[in-house]
Amino acid sequence: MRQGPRQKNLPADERRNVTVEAVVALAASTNPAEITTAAIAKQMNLTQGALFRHFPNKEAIWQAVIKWVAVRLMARIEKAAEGISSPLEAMHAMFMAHVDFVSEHPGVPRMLFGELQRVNATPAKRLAHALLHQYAIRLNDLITAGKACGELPAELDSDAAATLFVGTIQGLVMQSLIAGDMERVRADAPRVFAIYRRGIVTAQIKKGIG
Amino acid sequence: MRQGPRQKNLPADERRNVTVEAVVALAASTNPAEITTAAIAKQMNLTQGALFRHFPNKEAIWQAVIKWVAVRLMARIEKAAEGISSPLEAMHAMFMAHVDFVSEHPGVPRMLFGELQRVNATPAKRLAHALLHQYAIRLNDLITAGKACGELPAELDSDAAATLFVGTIQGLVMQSLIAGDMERVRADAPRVFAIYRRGIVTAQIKKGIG
DNA sequence: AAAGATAGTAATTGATTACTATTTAAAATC
DNA sequence: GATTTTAAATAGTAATCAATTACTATCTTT
Repeated sequence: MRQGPRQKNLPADERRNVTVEAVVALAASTNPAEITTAAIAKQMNLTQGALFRHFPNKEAIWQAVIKWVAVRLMARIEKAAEGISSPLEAMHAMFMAHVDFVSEHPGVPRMLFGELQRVNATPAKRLAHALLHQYAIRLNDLITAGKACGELPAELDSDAAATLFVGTIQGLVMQSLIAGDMERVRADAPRVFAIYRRGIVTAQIKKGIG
Repeated sequence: MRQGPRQKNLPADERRNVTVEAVVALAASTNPAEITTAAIAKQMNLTQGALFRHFPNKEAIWQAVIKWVAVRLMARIEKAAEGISSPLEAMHAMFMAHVDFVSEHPGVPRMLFGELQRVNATPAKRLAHALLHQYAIRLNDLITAGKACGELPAELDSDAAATLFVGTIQGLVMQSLIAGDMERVRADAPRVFAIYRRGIVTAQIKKGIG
């Protein structure tokens, strides 16, 4: 972390982008709840006060960061599923794309977790909320399509399946937070998804299968 | 703001217990990261400084809280599985007991989440770590037993199954954080567990099932 | 009931926080 | 090249935090 030579002035919108990236980078190695404006400024070789030339307050910075996450994550997921005709394979691709994104940006899940824990609905929390909502809708569409084409059993509980899809990723992320190694998620992901896949593919067992 | 009638002095160990319970109660409606010693003191009708007569610092309070959680949660889970001969049914009982515990103490998962997000291994984080480790061991034992008695396929990836078990609960909790309604976890739990169950019960599909 | 021990209060500490007013430097425009 | 506009540095502010202090109230023991 060097302080480096004098930094050139950046145009306002570019400086805002740099700020967001600085926060994402910081969150990879810092508890997001403890990221101060001073730490953000230091990360980008700027004085703390200068941040408030570009953002009205700290909350606005978080808002911009969550928006950055939402746009990138959804784009990545959409692209991964693109052109895959099988809904089940599309879900698989989405899962892996999500995991990839998270291991590239380990700070992201931590920020989302932290944001969702907030009591009062801050703008940033609302954005995080909207992101997960959009995600759930996308999943439900795929599950519906999977039922239509016979890949998934009609009796499958769609909401529960969508919840578990996200929960599966969260479980992986939590494991990596514990291990302190976000790369591990990549290795474990296929194995965990395999179980999830069997869970949604297998038809409801009626009774007395033994 | 008067805090009501004069409070009796409590013996030190009892006061520590009251403190822990105050934190657990507070965490149900407050972002744990924002729980101040003043807030804790107010919750229990005490002055802020008095807390430090019983704990050397704030970290020690968190330590005591996580310990409280670990003891109660593991006891609850063990009791739930007690006397159930079928490993699969024991896992089911553990799952529901965990969900019950969490919906009784909505602050608990929030505190664990927050603690695990910490970068440096604080004593409290280490305790949370140990709790999940113990949990994973317990699960692995059950899974091994399940394989032995033929309830689970021998090819099942035990580690992945354990990860997904915890992840499933985390997914439910996350949904409730979003919905702001921890009671809902109870209703969704059986539906989500049904999918998980099929995932681990079903034998590996070899190839070309379509 | 006296005395020692324990628990709690009220006020204050230094450090840290988000945020701001003023000054200086750089870049863009004429 | 001078002027205007924008960005960043400097140097603050008030508020809040955990922790400490000097003191007082309460409990326990004899």
